[in-house]
Amino acid sequence: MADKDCRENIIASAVPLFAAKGLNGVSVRELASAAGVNLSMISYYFGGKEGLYAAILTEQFAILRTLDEIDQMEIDTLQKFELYVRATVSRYRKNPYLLRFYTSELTNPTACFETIVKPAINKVVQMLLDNFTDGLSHKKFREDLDPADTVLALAGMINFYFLLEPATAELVDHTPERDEKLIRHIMDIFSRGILK
Amino acid sequence: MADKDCRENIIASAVPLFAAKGLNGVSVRELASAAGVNLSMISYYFGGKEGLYAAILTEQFAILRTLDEIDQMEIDTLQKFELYVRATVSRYRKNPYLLRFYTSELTNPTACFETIVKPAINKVVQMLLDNFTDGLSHKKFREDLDPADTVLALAGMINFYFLLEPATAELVDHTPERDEKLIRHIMDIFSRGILK
DNA sequence: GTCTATATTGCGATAGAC
DNA sequence: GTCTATCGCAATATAGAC
Repeated sequence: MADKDCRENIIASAVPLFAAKGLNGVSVRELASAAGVNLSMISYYFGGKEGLYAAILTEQFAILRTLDEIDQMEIDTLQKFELYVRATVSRYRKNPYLLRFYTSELTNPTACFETIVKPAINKVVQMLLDNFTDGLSHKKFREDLDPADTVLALAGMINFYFLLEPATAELVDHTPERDEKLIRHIMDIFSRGILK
Repeated sequence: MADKDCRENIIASAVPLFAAKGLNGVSVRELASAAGVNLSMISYYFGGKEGLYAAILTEQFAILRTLDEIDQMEIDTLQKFELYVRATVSRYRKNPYLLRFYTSELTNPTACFETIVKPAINKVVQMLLDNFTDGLSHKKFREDLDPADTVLALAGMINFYFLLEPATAELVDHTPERDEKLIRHIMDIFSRGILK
């Protein structure tokens, strides 16, 4: 197998395994077997299991940079919140494993939490806070709102919907076809809740 | 050490370990050492590490029965939603490990997910759905609201706040002193969002 | 009930041949 | 780069003494 093929191949087959079982739940042998390569290849390319895990997390959280584009747009603050929600849904649909890494690290942090995950989360929350402050200075939102509580409420509505999916599949329709309705529903509750 | 003391002692010292590192992240030796007992005691009392984990999960999720009391109260549906939020905050404050087990099982499920965690979550969601339907039949809420999206939005706002705590401690004040303000804030957004 | 000692398995990592 | 073979260690679990 060629250099890059092998490396990418290992990552591609490791992602669902780490996402489903966490760093400690997967063995090097299992990872190698899933990729169809010799187990020594994981040390060769990534310096070990933890190196592979770190490489995957870096890759997963790089997608968060999409949010920079939203941040720099010259649009209404409420529209920016909606774009955040849309981007979040879009990311989770394109990458079904991202949320797992997110919550796995939040709940059972590894060494990657401080270096990769926490900075990524802080960046998103900070962006949302800045946007809220901006809207408040333009007198768009009610003055008695707490900025942190408000943006975490919005983030919670959309993220929790996906987090609960494994438990509520029979009770709630989680198909992508309903995403548009879900987004409008959340933005509807949110805007009625915060607008003057 | 007496029977019950030892058993309870093992559980008490295992809870924070399992909560922080997950089932696979903790060894029997570590558990025994933390409890100050011989490692063979874990097999003796619980039949092994997984048995101890299952016993802990059962205990943790038993607290959810508090919600039955709320369900049977003869009060306004919106008040019931508020009591759910208050009970959730109260549970997380009384038991700082519950949410970890919750999300750890949602993200990296063990054998306990289907038997213990999923039924517990479904029960809560079903209770919220019933309450919403009840309010809708009394024409209290807007008719165009989707029941599932609505109750998951409420649950998401309060649960996500606690889930993000390890990442946003420097950015957001998560002290219990602010809980009352947080609850009123969430209920404020929620009720403006769903009331007619 | 609690200990020591140990059986057994699986782990992550690497040396060295090719 | 990729393989086999293996080292050294830690894992869970239990047998058997007390």
